[in-house]
Parts: sequence; structure tokens; C-alpha cells
Amino acid sequence: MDRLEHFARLSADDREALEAATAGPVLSVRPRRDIVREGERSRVANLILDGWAFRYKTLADGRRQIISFLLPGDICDPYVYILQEMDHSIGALTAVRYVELGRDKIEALTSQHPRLTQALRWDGLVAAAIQREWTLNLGQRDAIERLAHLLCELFFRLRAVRLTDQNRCEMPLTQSDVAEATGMTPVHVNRMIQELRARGLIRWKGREVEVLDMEALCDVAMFNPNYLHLNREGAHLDANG
Amino acid sequence: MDRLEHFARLSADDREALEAATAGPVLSVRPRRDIVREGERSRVANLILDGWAFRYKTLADGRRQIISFLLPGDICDPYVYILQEMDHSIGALTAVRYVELGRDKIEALTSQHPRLTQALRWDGLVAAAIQREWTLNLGQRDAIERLAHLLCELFFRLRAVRLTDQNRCEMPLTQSDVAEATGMTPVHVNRMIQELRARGLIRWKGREVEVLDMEALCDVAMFNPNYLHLNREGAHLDANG
DNA sequence: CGTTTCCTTGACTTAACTCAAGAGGAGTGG
DNA sequence: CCACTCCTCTTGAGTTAAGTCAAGGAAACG
Repeated sequence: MDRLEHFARLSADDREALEAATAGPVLSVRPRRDIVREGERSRVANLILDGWAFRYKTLADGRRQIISFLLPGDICDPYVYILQEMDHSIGALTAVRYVELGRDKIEALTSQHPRLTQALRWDGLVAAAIQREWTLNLGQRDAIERLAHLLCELFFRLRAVRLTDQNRCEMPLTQSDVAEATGMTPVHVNRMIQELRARGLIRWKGREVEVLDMEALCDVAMFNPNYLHLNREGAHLDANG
Repeated sequence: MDRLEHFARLSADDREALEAATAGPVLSVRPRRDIVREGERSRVANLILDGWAFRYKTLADGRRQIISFLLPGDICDPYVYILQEMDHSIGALTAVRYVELGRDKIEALTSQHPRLTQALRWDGLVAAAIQREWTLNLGQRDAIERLAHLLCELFFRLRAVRLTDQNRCEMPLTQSDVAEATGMTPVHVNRMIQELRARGLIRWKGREVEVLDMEALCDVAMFNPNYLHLNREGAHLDANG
């Protein structure tokens, strides 16, 4: 849960409450299994401890779109219990370990800990901002820009939770996964990866990516990290929220 | 503010508090002017009273994507004040009348009125769901499906706030606006509209649209309104939230 | 060590874009 | 009231980015 510290410095008390709330049983899913399915009723938020998950939606004829990626430290939907049923599914990309936070635990946290309340709100705002950026990505960027942008986003998010090592990071996505996230065909994703390789911007071998020229990659993507709001933004808020 | 009633039946007390909070000065913007700009600090939520607004983002080279539409009754970002700066802009499509809700007002509402708190959360969840649906739309649907889907969504949302008349509704969007929302060129939007006309699904003349065959239009769009969560979903929640 | 999944490449097709020009309306000023 | 302008819509002809189909190769997996 270091992730929330990106928003504000939490007190020892805050951290303790957080530890307590997330101390429930740890659940595990195998890779490529669903965690929640569209149409089901979901009553709990999920906090990802490790592994990658993703939200997705499917059309009647089988076309599938990955809507967003959930990385360690991400909290999905603290308030889903309000809705009658899920309008999308969440699947595990890798093996995922997570804890469920019921309504009671969320409320225990938020009623006693204003900074945690704000931190949760921050998390929700960032998730919304990411979704907006994906809308821009799919609507306006061309294939190579979309691919570069996805890589930039994932790298920045992973770095924020200390899951990068220099310029390298784990990359469990297959090219088909990238295709489903960027609205391209797998064949075209492959060609675009070749292109980024040819330009000397990345290495991508097995399940690992190395960014060889971050600046150039960001340029290609027209990547502006402002939407990730990673700069300890809550610093200006006092302890009352 | 009938919109929140789509979530739960509010008490007389709730309604009164809502009236009070939204009783501040009414602001107006002319069509095609910005309400909030990317990069600025925004400290207030906006409640749209009438008119249409839209969120948008621009790329360095001028490409622009409309991210979502804001219709009467929509509340944008109750908690933006948490963020250092806006990562996108909000513009008025038509003349827009709106009221600003500062942090104090939002907190006054939520601290005393659990159902309003839940209703605001519901509103946020629906906004997120719409953004996810747009991601699916841009990523997987082809041009005619995207257009049909946008029309279905707008029609359903307008109907929910009683801004439709039978099968007709106001449609202040130009074809260029539709192009920016659906990631197509204006020329192609025009051709797709012709196609929907030719199939006898819509009439679109001036600033008004009539849906001639709703079922067929939904079919083309593969439109499933579940993501709008319009079925008085809060009915199952007790007065404590 | 065989089998399945994932990646790669080539040849061809197509949905959507570009450029360009004209038509229809709505508003403005003479 | 008409002429003019600006904006939006419409249509045609040619181009291009991305998709499709297909097959071979590499890597991971049990």
C-alpha cells in the first residue's frame, strides 16, 4: 500500500488502520482466470497485492477490449456495492494475490481517517484520469503512438510502486493482450513493436521490457504524465482532509 | 437535480439540503467557451443546470478528442480540489448555466445526508462506467457502430433527465463534434449518418434528432444500457447509506 | 521431447482518411 | 430586402493505415 503514499504522507495511525483493514485473508487467482464477471453483483473492493489484472468488456460477437490494467497497490472500486451488477469483468493476467475489502472495512477506514479518505478519493480520481487518457489514446493516436503511450503509462505506474529496475520492467502482456488494449490486431502490434525496436527505443524479450530511450519513447507517444498525478499531491491538505 | 433520484428516493430533508447547496449564484457560459482549462487548478465541482458541455483533451499537434459529454443534472468531479491541476479541459457546447459547489458545500451535504453521499458516489460510478464504455466503443466498434452507440447513449441519458420528447431530442452536436467524440473525420461521420438515414433508423435535421427505429439502432450499436445504471439502484440501501 | 502458445513475415484487401469543390442555411450589414 | 459571409453539410476521387489470411519459426510448458 505504498501507493497511497504518493498522495500524502500518512500518519503511523493511518498506516496501522490500513494494515488492519487489509489484514484479511489473502486470495489468489491463477493467470487468465476471472476475478469478477460482468452481470454479477460485487460487494467488495479488491486491493491488488501482487500480479497484474485487467478490466475488460466484450461485445456480443466476441470482440473484446481491455479497459484498463490493475497493478499492485491498485484498489478497484471502493464503492461498487452501490451498483446492482458489474458492467464489465476483471480478469487476472498473471497469478494475482489480492484482499477483499468489504463495505464495513472501507467505512471503518474512512470514518476514522480523513487522510485515508482523501487518499482513496485521489486513487479514484487517478483511475478516472487514466480512463480519459485511454479515450484520447484510442480516439486520436495512431498505432505506433498508442503502443508507445501504453508502454510509457505502464512504466511510469510500475515505477511509482517500485516495480521497475533502472529502465527495465516486467511485461507479462502478450502481443495479443496489447492488441486488445490498444484496439489493434495482434499482427499490427507486432509490426509496431518491430518499429520501436528498429528505432532503438525499446528492447522486449520474453516477459521483460527495457526502455532504451525514454525521452524518445515519450516523444513518440506524446506522453504527458500529468494525468497520473504522482507528485505527492495531498501535501497541501491538512489532517482534516 | 432529478438526476440523483435515479439512484434512490431522497427524503424531503435530503432534497432541501440539496436545494440549499445548489442555491448559489448561477453562472453562465456562451457556447464554445471553456469552463475549466487543462493545467489550471480547479477547486469546485460544477453542477450543470442546462445546456451541454464536454470534456476534452488535446495532443501537442492539435488533434483533439472529446472525452465525454456533460448533460443537465451531471455533477463534475465533486473531489477535484484534491488534485493539483486539471489534466483535461471542460468546454461548453451550447450556452450552459451551472452552479459551482465548493468543498464546503459538498462536505456539508455528505456529512449530514448519507443518501446524498451514496447518490454522489453512484453518480461517480456511472461516470466511470460511461468512460469505460467509450473505451470499448473507440477500441472495438467500427465507424457506424460507434456513431449509433453515441446516439443511443445520448438518447438514454437525455431521457433519464426528461429531455426527450417521444423519439426526438435536441442534438446540438455538429458533425465535427461527433467526429471528435468518435475518433473519425467529419467527412466519414457524414457518410455514416447518411447510412443510418438510408437504413431508416434516424432523422437528423438542424439541431434535432428523431430515432425512427430504436431497436434497430440499438442493434447496430450493440447497445446495452446496463452501464448507465439507471434502475433506481439505491433502493436496496437503507437510510444509513 | 512433444505440444501448444506466441511471435514473425509476406501478400493482399479494406475501412477510413485526405483533398477538393460545391450546396445549403443562418446570420449580418448595407 | 437583398447581398455577402461564414459555417456546416454533402459528394466524389484517390490514398493510406491498418486489417486479413496464411504459413513458418521460436519459445515456453508439461
